[in-house]
Amino acid sequence: MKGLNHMTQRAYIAEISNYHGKDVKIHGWVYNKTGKGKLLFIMIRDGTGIIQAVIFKNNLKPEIFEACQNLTQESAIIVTGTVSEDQRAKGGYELQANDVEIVHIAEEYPISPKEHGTDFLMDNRHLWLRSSKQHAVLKIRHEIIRAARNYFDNLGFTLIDAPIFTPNACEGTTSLFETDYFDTKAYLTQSGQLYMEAAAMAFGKVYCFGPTFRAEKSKTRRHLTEFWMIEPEVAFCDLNQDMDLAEGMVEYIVTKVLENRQDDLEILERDVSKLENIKRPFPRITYDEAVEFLKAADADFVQGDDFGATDETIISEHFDKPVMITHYPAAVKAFYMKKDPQRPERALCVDMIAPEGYGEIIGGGQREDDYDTLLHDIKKHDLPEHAFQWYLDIRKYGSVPHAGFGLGIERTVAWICGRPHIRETIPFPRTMYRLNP
RNA sequence: UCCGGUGUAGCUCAAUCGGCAGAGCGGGUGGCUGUUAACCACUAGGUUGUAGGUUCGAGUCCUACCACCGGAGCCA
Repeated sequence: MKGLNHMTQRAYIAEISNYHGKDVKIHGWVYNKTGKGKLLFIMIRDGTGIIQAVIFKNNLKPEIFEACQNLTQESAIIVTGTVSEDQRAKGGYELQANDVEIVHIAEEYPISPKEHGTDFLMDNRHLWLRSSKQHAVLKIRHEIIRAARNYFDNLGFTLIDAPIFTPNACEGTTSLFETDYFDTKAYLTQSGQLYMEAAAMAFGKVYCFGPTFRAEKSKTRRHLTEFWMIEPEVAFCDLNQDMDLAEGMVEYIVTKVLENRQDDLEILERDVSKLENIKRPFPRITYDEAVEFLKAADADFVQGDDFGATDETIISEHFDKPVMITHYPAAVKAFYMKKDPQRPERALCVDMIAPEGYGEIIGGGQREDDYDTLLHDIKKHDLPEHAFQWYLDIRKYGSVPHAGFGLGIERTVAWICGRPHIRETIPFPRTMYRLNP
């Protein structure tokens, strides 16, 4: 018996249907346990799925059965048994156990199968990751990141990593995290964009993917102090081509999630029909057209301002796809935005607003490529000219029209997963009031 | 930073007009061969966020502080 078990092949739960009728070993943790005297049901999760092991007293050594009765939630075990099909089991398959090796008996687990508050769960984030919904969200996050990178890789983009430590504010508008850097100060980056502009002139099509930091004291469901962005930048590219790239990427990401993470969307009870709708072309409207929606809705909005969260929701409710809004007043946008030659008070920029009230997921546009204009804008924004000398250099040596955008990963995950709060879309969220765990 | 809200058992919550500190889950013990957040019986578990104050008496009322939640601004 022992000898046979030793030969038994290790299997992962996700591929259990390939082992119908065969003996396998499952390495995992006790998700839940129930039973009826001489019969125990142990739900085992192994990171790829959950399966029920049927522990019948007569099929195991007495001391092993007794040990199984004392298993606690999240204890680590290796179960050997025969894979069988059974309608009564969740997932359709179960494991008829003939041996159980106990790797570790877990102490009383803080997260019970009942309801918990968010603060408690976030204090136990290192354990909460094991719960099925959190697991599903992070599997989808992985799929989104993989899809975004594949999209650019397939189009011949080069991944260029931007620095995390920066000497100055990239945009000069929002506050930055300051840190000691030997005998000077450094700041944690809030965007890799400026570096991507330099890289685009070297490689043509580039993107970066990394963490960004904002020291804003924002306390909303859409904000984190540390979040991840994917930022493409393309030389010889105008605003319209930039929007083509953006909608192509979002369509590709949604398609891949629907293709590969069907089970996880189901665990999250996501309305998949809303995602199946996300096909090119996406609607493209101007700032002025968006303002008309707000006027019609009698929104509390000041002409010339940027849109607030409720404004974005009102606008997005007119569409069942992400909507791209262009030509904002240049005054509310960053200094590097190129002005519309037809209307110099407007910027050649684009924001993409996700459907269902999930807000802005993309911000981007065409960059100012004229040296004198850019220098003027830097001075106008009271930015230190010397710190931007290298950035200005890009406009001195073969300057070309170029454009790019930044996609916020966590907001995209929140939208695709249908999660109400962004903090569940990153493994270990950093907010104004949370630095632990 | 501003506005609003919440803090009671390990967790989720109740406690009427200011009058004995409660339940479910989780834990422990026992029972059960088809459970799906099992069920049944028994059992342990409390500085009511902190510090003051009012009162014969405070979980409940007052003041300050702390923690967290939601929203605004800003943004992805």
